[in-house]
Parts: sequence; structure tokens; C-alpha cells
Amino acid sequence: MTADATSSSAPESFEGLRDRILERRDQFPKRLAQVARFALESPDDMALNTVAEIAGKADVQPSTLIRFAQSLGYSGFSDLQQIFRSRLRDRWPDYAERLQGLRSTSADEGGPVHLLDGFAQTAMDSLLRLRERVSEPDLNAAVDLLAGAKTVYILGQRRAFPVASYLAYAFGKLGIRFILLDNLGALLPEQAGFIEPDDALIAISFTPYTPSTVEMTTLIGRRGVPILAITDSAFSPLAPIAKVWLEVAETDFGAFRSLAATLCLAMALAVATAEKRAGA
Amino acid sequence: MTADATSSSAPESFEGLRDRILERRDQFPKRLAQVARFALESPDDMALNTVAEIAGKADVQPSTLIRFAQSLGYSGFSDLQQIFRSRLRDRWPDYAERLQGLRSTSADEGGPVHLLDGFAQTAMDSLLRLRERVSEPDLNAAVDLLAGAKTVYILGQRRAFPVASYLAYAFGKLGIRFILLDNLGALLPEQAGFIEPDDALIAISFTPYTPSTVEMTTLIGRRGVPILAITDSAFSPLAPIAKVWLEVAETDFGAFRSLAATLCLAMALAVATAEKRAGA
DNA sequence: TTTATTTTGAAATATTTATTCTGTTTATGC
DNA sequence: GCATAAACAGAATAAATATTTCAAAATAAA
Repeated sequence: MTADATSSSAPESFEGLRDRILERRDQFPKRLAQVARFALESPDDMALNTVAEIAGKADVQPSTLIRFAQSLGYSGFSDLQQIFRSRLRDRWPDYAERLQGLRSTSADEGGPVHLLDGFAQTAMDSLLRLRERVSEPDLNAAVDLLAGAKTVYILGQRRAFPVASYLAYAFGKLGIRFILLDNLGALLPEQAGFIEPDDALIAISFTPYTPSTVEMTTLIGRRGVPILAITDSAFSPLAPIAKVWLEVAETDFGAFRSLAATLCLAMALAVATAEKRAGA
Repeated sequence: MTADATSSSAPESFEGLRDRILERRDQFPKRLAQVARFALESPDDMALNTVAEIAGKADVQPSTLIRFAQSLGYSGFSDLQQIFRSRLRDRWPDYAERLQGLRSTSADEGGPVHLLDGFAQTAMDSLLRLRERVSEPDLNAAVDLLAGAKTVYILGQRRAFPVASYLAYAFGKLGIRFILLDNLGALLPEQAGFIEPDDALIAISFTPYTPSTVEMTTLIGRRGVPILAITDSAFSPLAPIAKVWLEVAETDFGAFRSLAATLCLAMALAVATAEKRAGA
């Protein structure tokens, strides 16, 4: 079987690999079948351990793993292992194929359409990651914080300003009292002048963090106002100041970053806050 | 810091490691801080790649990664990497239920997380449909229109305002001359007073079309200014006025609509315009 | 400003890990 | 039951990867 196995090319996706193994399930010799079974039963082990460790767990010799990989058409075990690793990286099977389609169409270089595809793809990546970064307790804490506030102050400048202005729009529609700190007329200090400890502040900022946003948030935090920060990393200067902070990791495309995940989070926060208030 | 870092034992769980990194965030020297940030932002990369590859992505020397690991009390990088790998293993189980939650957006469970999933799903739907609605010739025409303009005027109010303000941000970064018609001080007529036929207007509006946006766009159109409309249907009052119009069909979730596709289109337009100008 | 200390980059080295090879065993057809 | 071919275990080897080292640069202290 070694001969004709190498003739057909090796699968490049985990699903393809799985199918290939299954369709040959009866043709594998004893030890190879043992490996095949182990591979499908413990794909995590296949991805994360060394040949020797996996061989131990599967109760075969290390060389058997290499022969297994080669019988499937891979150059060696390392080659095969990449498939198992990629499965851990992008673990969203149901969108995987749709994204794949988008990728192939954007293969042709340059042009506005290529850019559009690229940005769409980037935005979807960000959205898929959103749920991994935002934990349920954090999100609930954020909603509690907002629902308990007399007035919600919103601060987001430069790249974060579209998000801030969207929040203002949504809060208005939902009947949540808010003030948008837009720094109009350089009156930011005055706009934030009357904020009190039973209000709340949503501060939004991403690298490179707008200095005046950081400064103003620090100032407001010192006055005992609970702060909800929406930012892009645990290293954001906003994170240590905030009572609750939510991380959105937007994906890069060239020099530009999507805002899709951030806006999505903003919408969810706004609506959840309104629902919480209605329910209480 | 190297000395006393090794004195305290190294964290054995990902959460512990994360906390440890965060509490030392300000004490790391420059390159180590760079690694710390990368580690928390791309934990998957930390788990699955080799020292050399990770060093490349984080833009540091391989040895810096070892130093980083040792400064946290681990014997070397491999030791540290085990933490990141265990995180991938342990997180796997709840994958199924998360995906399930994302799929069944049909509101059986309320709660903030459900809303977040719903909005994410909605945004992705919009993005996937974006390419079906926007044709390549239309997009090229839109870019030509913008690239040929002396100054690009941007008009978008209420729900469309976040898009308008994002365009302003992007144009600024890209060195494209623009004026954001924000109607500040009800001075919209004056802001648009000097717009000329060799300029261009981007008008953004969705149902229910903000009357003043439609009126102002009509007025400007009569003065012979080429108009690019971004709107949600062929029946939009903006469509007949515009020289080029692009359709974005955002999906509803409850009473709210995503802005993901619109923003995505805006980004693509901005960058494509800049590239076109650079190429010409 | 000078000096001491820490931090960093790049290359050399050590270690781990994958792969190949060889003799031996097991299965298969005659 | 013998001959032939495939499969295998284990050791030897090759490749890759992690770690250490040391001089240069940056930073902090005097």
C-alpha cells in the first residue's frame, strides 16, 4: 500500500485528513491502524506532543509514526503534525469553508475588490475571536456596571470615536441617559465636570492610545467613578484603571484595523443594558 | 528584577501566568514587555510555533524569549510553552457548546452573551453578503470618482454618522483632503457652501433616511457635484441622485442592525482611493 | 559627564527531536 | 511447510530547535 498511497497527494485540512484515514481504515496494517485510531481519538495529543511522547501513548515505536505519516503522502511526521496544529488554531469548522471560498476569490492581486475581500475577511476573523476574548463573567459585570449608572458617559477619540458615537446613538434609542464626551471646543474637562460616583464611564481606546483619553479616564477614575474600558490588550493603560475591562483583538489588514468586533460588542452592551434595566 | 523573579515560583496555569505577567507589566524592560504583550495577545502562536518563528512574529531575538521565560521563573522557553499548550488542551471541551450557542441564535436564552453571539452572527452574515451586492465595476467607478476629487466631502448622520467619522479618520491618515459635514452648530449649509463640481460627496444613509441628509445631497447634486451614495436599497432616495451608488444589505438582529459591512466597505474605499492616487 | 549596571543582539553551542537504516519478525501466496 | 514480501522494533544518524555566551548598546546612578 505504500506505493499507491504516496501517489495521491496528502490532505491539507483536518477534515480531509480525517476522511482519508477513514476510507483506508481497513487497509492499514496492524500498527498503522493502531496509530490511525489514536490520531483520530486524541488529535490534541497529536498536535502538541513530540514523536516519542505520542509513540509512548499510542504504544508503538516512534518510527511507526513516521511511516504512518508517509503512507498518507506526507514527507514526515512533522508535516502531518501541522494539520493537527492548524485544527487547534482555527477551530471554527462551520465558517472555515465559507472563509475558504472568500480566500480563493481574493487570490487575484491588487484592485479595490481585493481590498474589499481582505477587509471583509479581517472583520470576520475579528468577530470569530471576539467570543474567545470576552468572558461571560466580564461581560455580565460590564452590563451590571452600566445598568446601575445614573448617567453613562462615553469617551472615545480618533479611531475609537466611531464606536463612541454609535454607542451614543444606541443609548438614545434605548432610552439610556448618556453624555458623549466629544471634546467639542476642547471642552472635555467641562463636559466631564459633573460626572459623579453613581454615574459610569465607558472609555474606548486602542494602540496607540490617545493620550487625552488615557489622562481623562485616569482623572475620572480617581474621583471614584466606575469605569468600563474597551481596549485591545491587557497592556492598555486603560486596563489597570478600569473596574471592568473588555478585550477586543481586531485583526490587522495592512496598516488598517477592522472595527467590526468593537462595534458588535458595543451593540451588545447597549441592548443588554437596556434589557437588564427593563427586567429589574 | 531577574533575581527576585526566580525567587517566586513560576505559575503552572495559564490564568496564573496571565496574572503574573499583568502584575509585572510595568517592570519589564522594553523587549521583554514586547514579548509579554505578544504572549497575551497571541497565545495560540506561543503554543504552536518554534522559538524562532515566535521571535519573528513578535519582532525580537530568539534569546529574548528564553530570557522572558526565565524572568518569570521557568527553566527555559520550552517550560513556559507548556503552559500555553495546556491552555489549548483544556479549552477544547467547551468548544462544542460555544459553537452551539452561536448557532442557535433563535432566542431561547436571553442574557448578554447571547446578545453578543447574535450580533456577531449578524455582522458575519452582512459581511458574507457584501460581495454579492457590490459589483466590481461599481466599486471601481466609486474609487475613480473619489480619486478624481479635489476634496472629498463626507455626509452621514444619525446611524450613519459612525461610518462618516470613520471615513474622516481614514482619509486623514491616508492624506486625502476631506471635509466632514457634521452639521455642528446647525451649520451644514455653510459647511457645504464651497463644494464645487471638481470635488465629490460621499453620502451615507439607511432607512429611515434622515431627511436633512437627503435634502442636502439633492442640493449638492444639483450643483453638479459627483455623488457616491452608500445606502441599503435601490429604492433609497439617494440612489437616483448619485452618480455611483453602492448597496450594503445589513442583516437585522432584533431592532438593531450591524454596521460591519458598511464600515468594511468604507475602509476598502478609503484605501483603494489612496492606492489609486499613489499609482497615478 | 563619567561610571556601573542592566539590557540587548547575534552567533556559537548543546540539546532535543525527527528520520533513516538494518536485522528480525510476521503475514501471505504457493 | 516453504518462499517471498511486507511490516516492524530498535538503534544510529541527521536535522531542527532551544539555550548559552559574550560583546555592544542602552540605561541608570554617581
